[in-house]
Amino acid sequence: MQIGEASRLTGVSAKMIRHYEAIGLIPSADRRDSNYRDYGHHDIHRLGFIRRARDLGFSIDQIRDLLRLWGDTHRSSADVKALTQTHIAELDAKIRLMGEMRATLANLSAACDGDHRPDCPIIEGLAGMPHRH
Amino acid sequence: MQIGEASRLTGVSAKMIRHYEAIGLIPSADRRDSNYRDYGHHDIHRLGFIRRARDLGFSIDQIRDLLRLWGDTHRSSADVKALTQTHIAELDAKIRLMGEMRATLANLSAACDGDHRPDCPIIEGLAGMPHRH
DNA sequence: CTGCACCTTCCCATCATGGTAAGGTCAAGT
DNA sequence: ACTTGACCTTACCATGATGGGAAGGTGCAG
Repeated sequence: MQIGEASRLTGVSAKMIRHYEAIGLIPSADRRDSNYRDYGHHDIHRLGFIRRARDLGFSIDQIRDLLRLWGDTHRSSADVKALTQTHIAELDAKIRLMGEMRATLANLSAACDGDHRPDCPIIEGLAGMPHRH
Repeated sequence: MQIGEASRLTGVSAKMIRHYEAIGLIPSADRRDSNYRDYGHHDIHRLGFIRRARDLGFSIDQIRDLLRLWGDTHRSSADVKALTQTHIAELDAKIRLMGEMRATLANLSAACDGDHRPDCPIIEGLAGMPHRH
């Protein structure tokens, strides 16, 4: 099948399929006489795997590792679990950071009347809040 | 003062100070005879404002708006509050998305023995989890 | 006068993705 | 046979926020 159908089936844009080929995440696709790329269900399966890993927030490099582990019948499940735990820890760190930002903003916002007058604790906070490095 | 000291005082890298000038977030700095940029405490104040807004996750475009509101004595605090609420909503959306990823990953991970054997629900999930959407 | 810290501009890289331009391929309709 | 339109190809540029590095100028202290 052509790249467009592969894209429709997997939810990965044609643009990204070509990109994944360029960076070696997937092997070079077969070509028809027309020079069009040609995909089979093995390729679809691999792209689906990548798509789901992306949806779960894995980076390209992590997906590269996951694909290697997927194809390695002698891997231990501990390897996969370790990679996943690392990613969970990364997510936790980001979630925590954004939660702190949110809390600070909510505090400032709650102190702001939000009316027609110019006085605003949010702007004042930004203008003079002490550093915490 | 030179850009290095401005950087030290504000926690904004010299690289980024030049960048903010290039994109018009701050006015072009005065120059000494040496062509070195020269900063005063007004500039330091503005850079500190930017730094704190960045730390709270505001985008450059949002900071541009905040700086305009900061300088506008006739603004209403409602304008500032609205911008802040928009940003809080964006943060909430990201936090929720990452929380969903985290929960899915935690479920897969909990089902994985994490031992020497190759069987792994995480890999199996990625290889065949049905699409949702 | 030399060394060193600092500054300047310019270009390139990241990460994942999209846009666009210029052109080739193919099947269906006239 | 010819046109139309959908599809494909490569190649280049853009995003946002930041860093790296090269090549060269400035200024001060030893």
